[in-house]
Formats: sequence, C-alpha cells, structure tokens
Amino acid sequence: MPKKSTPSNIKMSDIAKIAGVHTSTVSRALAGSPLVDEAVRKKIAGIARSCGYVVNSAARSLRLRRSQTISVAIPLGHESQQPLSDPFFVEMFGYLADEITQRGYGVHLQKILPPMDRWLENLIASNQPDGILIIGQSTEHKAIEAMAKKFLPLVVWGGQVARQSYCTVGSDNIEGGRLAAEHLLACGRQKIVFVGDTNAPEFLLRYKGYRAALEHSSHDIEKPYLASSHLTADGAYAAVKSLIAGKHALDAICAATDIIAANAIRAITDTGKTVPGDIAVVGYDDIALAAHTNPPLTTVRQDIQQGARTMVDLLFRRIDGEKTPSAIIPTQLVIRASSGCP
Amino acid sequence: MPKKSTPSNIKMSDIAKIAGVHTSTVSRALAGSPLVDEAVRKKIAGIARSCGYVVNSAARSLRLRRSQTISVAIPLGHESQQPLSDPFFVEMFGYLADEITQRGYGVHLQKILPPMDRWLENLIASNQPDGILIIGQSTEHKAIEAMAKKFLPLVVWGGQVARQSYCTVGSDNIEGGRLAAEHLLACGRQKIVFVGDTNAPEFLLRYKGYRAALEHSSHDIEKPYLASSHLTADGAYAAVKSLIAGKHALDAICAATDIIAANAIRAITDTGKTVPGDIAVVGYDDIALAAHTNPPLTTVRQDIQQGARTMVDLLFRRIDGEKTPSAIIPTQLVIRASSGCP
DNA sequence: TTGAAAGCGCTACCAC
DNA sequence: GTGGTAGCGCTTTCAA
Repeated sequence: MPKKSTPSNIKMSDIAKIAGVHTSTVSRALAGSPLVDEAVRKKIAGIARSCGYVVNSAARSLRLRRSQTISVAIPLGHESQQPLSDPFFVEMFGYLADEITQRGYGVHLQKILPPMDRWLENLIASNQPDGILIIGQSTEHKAIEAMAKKFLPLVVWGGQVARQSYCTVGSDNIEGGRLAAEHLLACGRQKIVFVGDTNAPEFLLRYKGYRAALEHSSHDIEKPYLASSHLTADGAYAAVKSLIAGKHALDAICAATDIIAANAIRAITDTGKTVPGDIAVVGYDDIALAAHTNPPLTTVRQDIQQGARTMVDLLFRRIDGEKTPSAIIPTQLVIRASSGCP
Repeated sequence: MPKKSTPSNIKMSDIAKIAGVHTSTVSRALAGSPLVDEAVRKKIAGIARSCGYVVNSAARSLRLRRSQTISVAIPLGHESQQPLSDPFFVEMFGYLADEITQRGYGVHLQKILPPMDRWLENLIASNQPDGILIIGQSTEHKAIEAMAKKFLPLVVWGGQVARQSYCTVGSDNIEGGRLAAEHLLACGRQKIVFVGDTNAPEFLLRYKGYRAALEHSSHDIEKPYLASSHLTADGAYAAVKSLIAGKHALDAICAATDIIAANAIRAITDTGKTVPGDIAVVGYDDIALAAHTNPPLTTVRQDIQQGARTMVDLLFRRIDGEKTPSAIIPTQLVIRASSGCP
C-alpha cells in the first residue's frame, strides 16, 4: 500500500494553535457550545473556514460512539444472484438516500450475502451506525427479530410476519396479492399462475392473497399454481419460458414483482404469444419501468417514495428513543394494458 | 439524545483477556499476521467468533488513516432539484456499489448541493474515504481539477474537458451527439432541436456533436437550436411543452438524456401530436427505461455497467498508486421506434 | 469562560 | 513470537 495522499491534514490542535487557545475551546466553539465567548467563537470559526478545516469523523465517531451515519442493508438470502442494481432496490435506495442526507446523516450501503452468520451484529459492531434500514427481510426474519430486541433504531421494509416485534414498513401484501388476482378473475381469466419466490415473507404474503382470491371465487377456476422464479431478469425470463413450455395451461400470470412481470411479458412475446391476448400479466410494485413496458403493466402500486419517507421518519423517531409501531402504506391497483381489461 | 443502545460492546482487549494474551497479539492474529503462532491464532479467532467480536471500524480508521470506504459523490450544481432517485444516478450507483462491495469496501453516498464551497476538501477531510467516485462534473470542473492534483484516488464519470488532468470515464459525448443528430438527418428530419442543459460538460459536448452534424449536412437544414431543459421529469416535460407551443417549428428532438427524451415523448403525445409521426425523438444513455417507453426510444447507448466497472477498476489502481489515464467507453446508436426510421 | 488530562479502540513500533 | 506502549483526533469531565 503506497502512502496515503491526504490533502487536508489540518486538525483541531492546529486551529487551536493559530487561534491561541486550547483544543477543547476549539471543539466547543465549533460545536456551538454556549460556554465559549462569542468573539472567540467567531474568531475560531473564521480560522477554521479559511483553513478548510472539518472535523475528522472517524475520531469523532470513536469518541462519541455515534457516527452520524445510517446503514442501509440489503440481505439477499433468498437470492444471492440478485444485483444491487435491481431497479426496485435502487429506486428505494435513492429515495432513502434523499431523505437521510437531507437530515444531515451519511448513508452507508451494505449488501448482505450468504453465509450471513451474525451479519447484523457485525454490521452494528463494525460500522456503529446510528440506525439501520433493512430492505426486505429475505430469509432473515429470525436474525432481525433477535437483533431488534437489543438495538432499537432498526426499521425494515418488508412483510408483516406473525409475532414479529420489529418495526416494518410495507404495503399490505395479502391485500395486494388479492387485488391482483381478483382483477384477473374479473377480467375473465381462469388459469392464473403465481410467479415468484415465496421464501421471502413479502412474496409469500402476496401468494397467500392470490390463493385467497382464487379460493373464494365462485367461478370454475383452476387451482392456485405457484411457479417459482428467481428475481433476476434472466431468472424470471427463463422461469416463464419453461412455464409456457410446460404442461400446465395458463391464461394469466400474477407476478410477485414488476421485474418478474416485465420479463414475463418479454418471455411470452418471444414465444410468439401475445399479452394480454393469450396471457394477461399483472405485476407488483409499480416501479418507474411499469408504465413504460409494452404493453404497459397493470400492477399493484406501492408508493416507494412514501414508503422510504415513512421508514426514515420512523427510524429517526426510534433514534430519539421512541418505540414506533409498524406502518402500512396504501396499496392500489393500477390498471394498464397488460391485463387486457379496463 | 437518549443513551445509545449498543448490543456489542466487546472490544479487542476483552478478547485478549479471555485468550490470556495481549491486545497486540489479538490484533495481529485477527489481521492474519504471519508473526503469530498458528495455534494461538486459531484460538483467538475461535474466541472472537463465539463472542461475535468484530473490529470497530471507527477506531481502525482513526489509527490507520484509512477507512476501507469509497465515497460516491453526486454534485448537483447545475440542477439542485434533481433527486438522487434519478434513474440514471441510481442505475449507475447500483452498479458501482456492486463492484465496490465485491472488493470488500464500504460505499458511502454523498449528494452535493450548492453552495458547494470546498465540498471536495470537506468530503475528504471528514470522511477520509480511500477513494472518491464523482458522478458527473456538473459545474464543478475547477474544484475537481484542483483536488485531483492533491488527491490521487479520484475518478469522475463525465465528459472530457480541455486541459483536464483528472481521470474520467465516459462515452465520447461529441461522437454520441453526432450519431444521434446524423440519424435524425438520415431519417429525413430537417428541424431538429437539441433539448438539454449545456452547463454540464457532458451535455455541452453532446450539443457540440449535434451542431457539428447539422453544420456538416449538405441538405437544407434549419440552424441548430438549443432548448434549455431541467433534468427533472417535470422540468423536461414543461420545457418540451413550451417548445411545442412556441414559434420555433420542429420535426425532431435530440435529447441530452433518456429522461428528457421520455418526458418529451409524454409531452408531445399529451399535446395531441404523435411520435415519431409529427416529431421524432432520440435520447442518450439507454437506461433500462428506454427499451420500454411507448414508442420505444431510439437512443445513444452508454454501457453503464461497463462504465461502472471501469471506474471502479481505475479507482483501485489509483489507490494502489498507479496514475491511470482516462477511459472512453464505446458509444452505440440503438435504433428503436421513436425516431421513425429503420 | 478556559485549560488540562483522560480515554474512545485500535495498530505498529520497539523491546525482549 | 509476544508484550508493552504510544498515539491516531476528538470530546468531556474536572479544576481553576
């Protein structure tokens, strides 16, 4: 390792020397302590500015045991191939970052891959973030549950799980799954397949909603049918292709996410069939892409921006010691052309 | 501020006590130093694991003056309203994060808003990142130029500027702008308007390429015409609407980015005109959305993933002391329906 | 109101 | 190979 090129090696003691005071006074002055004389404060602030001095955050964090940083963790237990560049994560992360930086905190991103032994403990011990946001429980419900008891400032984007005691934000996934399936039923579809990975609570809940809709239907409907699919673009594409090639007849796909749905459309089209003519498709999330697929995607909207805002709001209230409850953000069916029905 | 709930207060000296050795030995053992006896090393590693011990990165950074962290900065001098959630940033950031985490480094995201006095110095002094990636020069060419002389591990996504000495990665923007304009000319369009904000070097270069194409054309073409546009969705939409309402006739739009192009399409359609019938549209970037607009967007493709990979590769070579040159990633016209011409 | 001194947790130098 | 020790840059208690 070559020696570090550090442009700014100015430290607090340098400022102190120039100002002719002790370091502790500089520290207080820069922190805006009322103890320090106003004239002295101004003088110190001036010197600091003209020297381009900024406190070293590592030293500050070490001393304060507080880092002014929020860690955003993305556990990919169910799906280690899924890249951070997945549009849903990336869209969600962007909104979270907007909200966090606006409050003067830094944002640290961490991708958690299996094996994930004690990842949460390690994340906290190592980075000492002031709060943690987890996007998707993945298969980590237990780990999160255990940690949430000891570490308060923790908010999770995901599905509500029975007897869960940590704070989640998410849409009502059962309701959303039901909305999607009921819409397809109302459009006259009878062989509706759910495509997704039910190892993650969110998707399992959506699947449950879908099942409920089918089972409560008075029409003569094919039994619920689950086609497992990876969440990557290629994985979803392949899953749908083999589904179509398989012997299970279908006239509609209820996808666990928009990414799966968008790739389902591609797979169906590439097979020579039409959407929604032969097979109708409904997604979930309403990411930016959904409005622009061809045909545009009917989907269950979760307002990601509002979700992000809610998560950050709850997180900061927890940092302040409040024991916030979970929040559910509204869910809404957005009807576009892919379901072939007004 | 309520007292911090810290689940893991175990430190190195605790491990040392349990193992019956000195802290320095633990430090060496955990760092995999060849000095420490193999049996001792294993014992210490075992204890550390079973205690869930992880080194405190603030302390480590302070001591080492090295943070195992890369800062990704997004200066928005030209466009303070542009959110971090802009699809281009977010897509680029996702790929960068993938590459960086894969190398065992942390990722820190920073949004830089005006007034940006000394922001680069401050970023370095405060966060002590081991390297910096800047997405887009925005209006900050001078600040970056000055810093690049003192701080080596710095790579910028953006346009190549005359006499620039820092390391950039980006497509050949002049060439790209020319490709777009030439394509429209080849399709028989004669009143082509460039829509974008030329305050950022990248977009200025694209505009130059566009001008060059028009000026070299032998046909009877309208003079180059620049319609300024914000990069936000709403800003671009409004800009194009007022362009159409204005007195300058046009039959094609050469957009500085896909976001502008996508919103141009929306604006044109909402005005009752058709794309590409009345007005052809060409974008720039080929973000994920481009393939899915209606009609699908003809655009100048920059391979963002390859760009990200290149940036991170160059950055780590710079961290190792190498003085890497700038890199240009290939540019390619992707013809879809929005330009109305095969 | 300011100064002195301790110490946050870690690594690296110097002895042995 | 291992132990002792100094010190990274900062904040905060305690004295003055």
